[in-house]
Amino acid sequence: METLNGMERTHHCGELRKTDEGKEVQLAGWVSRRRDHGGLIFVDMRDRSGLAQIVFDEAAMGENFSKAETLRNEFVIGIRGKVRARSEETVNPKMETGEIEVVVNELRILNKAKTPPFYIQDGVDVDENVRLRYRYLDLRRPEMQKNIMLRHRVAKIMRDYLDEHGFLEIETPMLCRSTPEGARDFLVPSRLNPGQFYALPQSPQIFKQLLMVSGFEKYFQIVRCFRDEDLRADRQPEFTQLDIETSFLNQDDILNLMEGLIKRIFEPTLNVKIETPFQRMSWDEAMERFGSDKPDLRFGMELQDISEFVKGSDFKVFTSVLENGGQVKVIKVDDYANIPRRELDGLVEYVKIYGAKGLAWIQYTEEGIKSPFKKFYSDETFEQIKNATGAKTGDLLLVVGDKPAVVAQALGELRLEMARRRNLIDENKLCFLWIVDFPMFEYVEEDKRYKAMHHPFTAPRDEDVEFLLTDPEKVKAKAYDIVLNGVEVGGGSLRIYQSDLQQKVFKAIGLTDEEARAKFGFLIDAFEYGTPPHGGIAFGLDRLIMLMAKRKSIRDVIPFPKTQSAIDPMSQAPNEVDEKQLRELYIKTTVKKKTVEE
RNA sequence: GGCCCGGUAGUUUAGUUGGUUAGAAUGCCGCCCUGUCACGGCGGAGGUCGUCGGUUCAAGUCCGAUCCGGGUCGCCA
Repeated sequence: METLNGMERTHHCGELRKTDEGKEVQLAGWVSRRRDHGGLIFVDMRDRSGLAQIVFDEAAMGENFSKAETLRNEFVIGIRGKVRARSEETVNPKMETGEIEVVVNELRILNKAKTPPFYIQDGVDVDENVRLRYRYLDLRRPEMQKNIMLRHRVAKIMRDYLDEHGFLEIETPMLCRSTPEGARDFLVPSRLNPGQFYALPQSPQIFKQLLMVSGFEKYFQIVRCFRDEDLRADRQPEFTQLDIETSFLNQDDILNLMEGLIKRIFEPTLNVKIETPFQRMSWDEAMERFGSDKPDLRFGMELQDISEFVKGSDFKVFTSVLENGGQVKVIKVDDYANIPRRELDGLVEYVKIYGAKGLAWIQYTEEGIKSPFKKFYSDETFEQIKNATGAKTGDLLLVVGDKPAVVAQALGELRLEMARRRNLIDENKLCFLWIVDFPMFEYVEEDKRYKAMHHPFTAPRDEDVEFLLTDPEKVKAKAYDIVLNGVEVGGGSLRIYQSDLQQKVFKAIGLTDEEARAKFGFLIDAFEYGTPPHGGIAFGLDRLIMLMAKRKSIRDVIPFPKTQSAIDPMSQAPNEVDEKQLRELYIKTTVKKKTVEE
């Protein structure tokens, strides 16, 4: 095997251009593809910058040529050669370096490679298990390299921007106290404290607030967070947040600052123009119009209320819903009145996933109105609905009647599904949106009590404080989420910094002073020593990069992710540990669990 | 925990109402080839059809269980 001794890389493959013609260059990288023509061999050579074609010519190389014949895909090579402009017929417009090639006069084979289990190229459709088992090869694919490099660039911009605005990057502990609120914790047994456990942080929430008490004023951290819940395309057990906290700023200050950050991130990396300020919409309005607290504004198809037209009829489904505080709402699907019956039946099943008991419809066709509840209403009523919803002949209305929360979820999801089916989503649009004025509490039927929707340190709006204990449902929080194309990419709030207000909120969610002190005692103590008004936000870095890279899963922007069953097929984590380790941790029982398939 | 889709050469896959030797593409190996860029030509190797059990004269195909992957509901303050 050979070394690079005396051969220093002068260029990267992907950066060579016609202006480099005539230059003597030295490259290092991998064999991406070879095309052997006998006395002439073309190799696409790859490094992290991209590809360049290198040429081995037997006539020019003589006996050294035979070495080039042994090259195979993914061999690691170093070459010395001369950049040559390609003749007009041989230019490859599909390659960025397609106007040139490098004629090799010295080849060093630095390492051989086994045949990879899948192609090292973009757009491969390989089983997730295989990709992750050979993640180091999957990451060698140009599109994955691009994603990881984008991730680096975004993190760099975040640090630069926040540094310029006076923020300090401060680390917080990974071994924390477990708090039962929120998601399930990952636990770490403490060897030195038998029977006791640390929790990995779900977020640095409490520590960043303590840093405000300490007077650092502006904190940020690009930090790993852990939640032991089921996985999804956009959820991993460990994920990365840009975590931010500030003192003495109001909500608008924070939102403006973050809009500046987004602009700074997106414009140079995606070469787009981001208009600020972003639209701000109350939670109530979002639920009303889109049935979602993270609406995708790339298309319309808003929810519309037709309760007033269908009330008081003999149609029991709607009347009983309306009498019990429910509502009847529709979405309008343009030019789809001729939807196949089979598809309608499918949509009925679709909304059932989201808790709706059923789905009705009105088809305004050329031949007249078709609807399962046609006989219960007059033609005038259908005409009124048509006018009110702005429907025209040829349009389809999909109707759900139920409790407001069910209507919102069912129609909100149906809206997204119909937009996908009707191809209404412009993938190139970037629709940012702030959702503000979240409800402070939500009622949990199971526990018969109110629960903080965000977290219990979120401040209520000043004008709602008086209702905290009398009418909690009325109270809105100083909380905000940032939504991009229907995905929640960040969220935060202003915090409570006065003990009397904090006590009221604890009381509202049914926590006694003793319970609150037991759970958050150190924070409550700290707040008594001069706490500034403060607030912050956290961005899901993985989701943000996923959207920027136009991927469907955050796995594609995380170097070493887990599968849906939270397994790493490459390192075979998690694994069983030996008895001695367990004894040291005072863990006695071992459960034989399924192991990763070979 | 529930529901849906999938698992067949290294990879991506076809495989009909159960029926002879499981077919293709690509990759791989060998030989040939001086302008290819998804190079081409000729030849070759490569499969416990995820696993276990059942039905049957006969199972890739039907049934049950189970494992794995993906999506999703619940869950994720």
